[in-house]
Amino acid sequence: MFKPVPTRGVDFPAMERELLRWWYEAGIVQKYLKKNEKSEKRWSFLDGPITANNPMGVHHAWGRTYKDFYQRFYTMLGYRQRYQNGFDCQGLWVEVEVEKELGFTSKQDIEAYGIDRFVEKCKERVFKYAAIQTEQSKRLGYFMDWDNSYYTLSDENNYMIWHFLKVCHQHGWIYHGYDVMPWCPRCATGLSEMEVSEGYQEVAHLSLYVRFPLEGRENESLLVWTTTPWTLAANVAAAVHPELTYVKARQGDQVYYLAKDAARTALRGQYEVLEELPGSALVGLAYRGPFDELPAMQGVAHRVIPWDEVDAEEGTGIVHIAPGAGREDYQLGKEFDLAVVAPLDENGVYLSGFDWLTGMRVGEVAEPIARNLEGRGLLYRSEQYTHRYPTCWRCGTELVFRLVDEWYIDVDPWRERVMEAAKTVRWIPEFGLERELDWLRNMDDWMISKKRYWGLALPIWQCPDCGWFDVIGSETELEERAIEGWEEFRGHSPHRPWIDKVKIRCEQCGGVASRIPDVGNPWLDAGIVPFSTLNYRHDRAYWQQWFPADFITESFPGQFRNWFYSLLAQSTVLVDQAPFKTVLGFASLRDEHGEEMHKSKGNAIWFDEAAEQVGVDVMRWLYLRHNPAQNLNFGYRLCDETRRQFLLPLWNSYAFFANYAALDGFHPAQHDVPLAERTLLDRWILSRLQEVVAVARERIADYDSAAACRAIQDFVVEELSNWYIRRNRRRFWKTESDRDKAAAYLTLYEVLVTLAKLLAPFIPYTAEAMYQNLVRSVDPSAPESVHLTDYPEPDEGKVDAALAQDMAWLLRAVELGRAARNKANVKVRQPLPRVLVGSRVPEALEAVRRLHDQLLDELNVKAFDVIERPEEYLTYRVRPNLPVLGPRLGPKLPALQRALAEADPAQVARAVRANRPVTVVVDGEEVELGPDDLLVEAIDREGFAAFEDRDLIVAVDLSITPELRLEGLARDFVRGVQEARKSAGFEIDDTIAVVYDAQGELAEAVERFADYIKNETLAVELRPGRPAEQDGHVEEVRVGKERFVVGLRRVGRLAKVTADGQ
RNA sequence: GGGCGUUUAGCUCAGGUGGUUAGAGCACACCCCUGAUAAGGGUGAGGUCCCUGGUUCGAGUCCAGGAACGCCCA
Repeated sequence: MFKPVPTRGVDFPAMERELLRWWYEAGIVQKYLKKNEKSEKRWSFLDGPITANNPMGVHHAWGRTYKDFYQRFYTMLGYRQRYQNGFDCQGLWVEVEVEKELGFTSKQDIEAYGIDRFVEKCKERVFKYAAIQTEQSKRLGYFMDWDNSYYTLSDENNYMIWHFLKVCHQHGWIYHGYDVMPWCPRCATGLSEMEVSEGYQEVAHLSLYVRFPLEGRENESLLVWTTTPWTLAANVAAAVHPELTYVKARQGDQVYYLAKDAARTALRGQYEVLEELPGSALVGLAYRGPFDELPAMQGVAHRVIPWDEVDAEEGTGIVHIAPGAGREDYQLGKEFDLAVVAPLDENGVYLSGFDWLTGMRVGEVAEPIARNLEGRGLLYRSEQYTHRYPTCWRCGTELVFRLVDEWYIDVDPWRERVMEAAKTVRWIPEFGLERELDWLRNMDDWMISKKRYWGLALPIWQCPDCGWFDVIGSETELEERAIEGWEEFRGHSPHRPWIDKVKIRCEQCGGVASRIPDVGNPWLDAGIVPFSTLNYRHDRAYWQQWFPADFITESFPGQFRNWFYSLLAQSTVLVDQAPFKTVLGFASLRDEHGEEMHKSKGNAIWFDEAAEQVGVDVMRWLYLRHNPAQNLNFGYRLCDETRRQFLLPLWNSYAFFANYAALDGFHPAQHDVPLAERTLLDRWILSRLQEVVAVARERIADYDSAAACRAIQDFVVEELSNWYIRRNRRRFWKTESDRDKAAAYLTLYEVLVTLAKLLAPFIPYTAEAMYQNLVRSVDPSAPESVHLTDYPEPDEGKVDAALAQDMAWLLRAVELGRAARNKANVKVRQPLPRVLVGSRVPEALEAVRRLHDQLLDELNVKAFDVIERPEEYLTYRVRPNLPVLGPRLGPKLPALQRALAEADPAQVARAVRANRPVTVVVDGEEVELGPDDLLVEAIDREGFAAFEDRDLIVAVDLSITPELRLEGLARDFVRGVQEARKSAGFEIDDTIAVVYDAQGELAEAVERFADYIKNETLAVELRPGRPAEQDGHVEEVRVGKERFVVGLRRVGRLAKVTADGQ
């Protein structure tokens, strides 16, 4: 039988933990995974791998809730699925954490430790956090085939990428190139733009104003400003803006060229402007570089070049250009065919060829360079300069720009095709397509290499002698072509350092080719999973069953150029098709003030903490109800609000049923009341239930969980809890007992059981708790878990659209009636003699008339009346019905509006009510208006409190007779006794004896309505008197301005009464 | 500089296909209800629907231009 359900102080997280344990102990998850294994229907979800490097934060839970939700929905619809979770394992982020663990500060530390041991540590870390994330995901209620998760470090994933790269190479798209990129001299690696943008800091640098003496012009120099003195040793050119105005300024015996607007701030002391000239006049001039004596600079010519990006706001308007030490410099170098001097090695140490600088670290040369220049008369002046400068997001080291060689995939040959593939995908929100196309249109060649240790071993073997290279496409190909090292490699995963032992023959010069030491871009790892996890290489039939995926979902920001890109790119190259049909993108999770969450800022919320504090069902509902295109400002206050707004009303509705049913011993199988014999409210709530089920199914199938949530929440809170249950409370009371009570139980039972199933994908724990108590406790033959049931389907036979419409009218009438009472400041406990309802909509009036019992009861009014002749005590406003008249009259409408404003509203109103046409003169022309062309509203009445909306007017008669007044007081008295019952801690079925001490009208009311009071309060005795100790719980109760004292004593319990009335 | 998005109440957000008085939650004030609900309901106050122009009888909604903010790319 049903168990009573507590409504106060429920520990939802504890309940969740208990159900979680049961799900796994009882094998529910296994049964869920196998539920549809024989099904013909298939739904293919592809999981974007989560980085297995840290415990989950609440932002991870957002995406994983979507993933679980849609999979659960399709499971309940009977679709076969793979339920495979994925972990992203390879890449620098893991290396960084392991370096921290080991206290390393440089690549040398790693090499000294041993790449093999280091890589093993990386693997360990990944498996450790994969296990932690698995447990956390389970706690989220995420049902997956956890023993079958994929790991991007797997041999299959890596070899599948080899295959992909081989295909690229066969097309001739893989090449080796150079670029200048941001570089961390500590980590000895390049950084992506993304990484750079995360690490800007305020830094003070020694900035230098340097003389670049012009060739052939004695004592004339360009004046150049730089904040990076170390790059001066690689200077090749100086850039000016061709259209900017420059000046030739004399100070003492020296003449300087610099931008006119910069002269005042750049020059110190008096100066004389000899000449103004455009930048273009300087272009082409040759000058002597600041370090021409260095061996590395031999043969390098320096000249002035034009560049539109130069400005005079900072510095001198002349920019020093070092193509080997700056990104834009490098581009300019290509454009103007400048020499490239690359001064630094990968640790930021000057290479040989730089004389006294050689061997010095980049971070320590600013002062020496300034002194050196000063000694040679080339330094104009120096100053400390504070600016935002990129630093390494991992270690904080200031970045430098460094010329590096990297490996690339040429994207132009397939750029168009991947754009076509993107267009076949359904993007949610729709603008996702535009964002992706924009990226694809503009993307540069794909840089796939990284000079690190832990990651995909790029399968590129290169000959050190002649530069020949080839790409190996599989482990078998490597074995066939290996000329040495295979035995050492055999048995290891294809990672550094083991893979590096294997050598192949150079097909060009016959030498020995080695693998390039670089590892791969991690997005190769994630983008290949539609192939690797679906066994593309070994079981093409299986792959075809599940490819392309029906659905993927990830956070939008970033993924356009990361996962979405790599998925589309690799799949286009391999099979010329998008690997997914629909992508649901969602925005970013912020803290409750809208700030980004950061560990370092202290505003990040870890998943475990949130799960234990608020419970995961609250979070899931919050996520699923949110518009995914909007950032989500997450916080505990929002969680509390969500619980109050939905989960508590749902829980309380469920508890209401369970507690009364338990008390009554109600058993659903022992009763059967045909729908036709149930009350209007019963039929109404069941009808609405079908509509909600239909809407939910439709919205979820369209990947719109938010709309489904809104529909369900409105139904539960407004219609079920605040209307159906509240209106029907008394039908469940123990003192009632008949077929009507059974009908009420059966109806509410059906609604709650359906809701449990409907909500199972959203809030799996609460749904399970409801289901176990509501279904399993009375029907052991039912599926063991709500998650093994089928999703509810709407029953058309229970839909009564007309009744739903009628009830909607009634609800509006109730609201207006409440508003009317409120306006007159008459509380609902005070009965009123009459409510009047009027409407221009005949169906509305008819609906309210039909359901007026509810109106009377709800508003505590004795009689119902229709406003038949409202013109007798109401005034009117008449307005044109614009949607009707607009198309008919067009431009004449404003004139008509003016004409109507001048007409007598009462007269027009009478005509409309009598269904007579009204004639109005518009611009000298007669226009005949029918009743449908006009809207008539009552706007005022005397002696009544009234409220109206567009279609309905509700007025309450405020004449309170002495009899009604006493009845109101009696109800006040009841209310007071009920409060006292509560504070006395009595059970709802305890009978009591009441002693009360009241005066005046109140005393009169109690006498007059004694039977009513006894019935309401389960009092077997009600006598006046001063309550004493032996009268039990004594309490003073306030009723409006009056007070009375009451004593309550428990005398027994209501006899058990069955729902059939025996 | 280019692409995309956002802009509606103090805050967070809803507002197919143009239509009468633009809504909800939170917060605030007042009131009410409670034999399910440490809950809930109602009312009030709070709006140049970012701006300008256009189309239209009528624009939060459609079109054009602009502004601010965010993301991405240069």
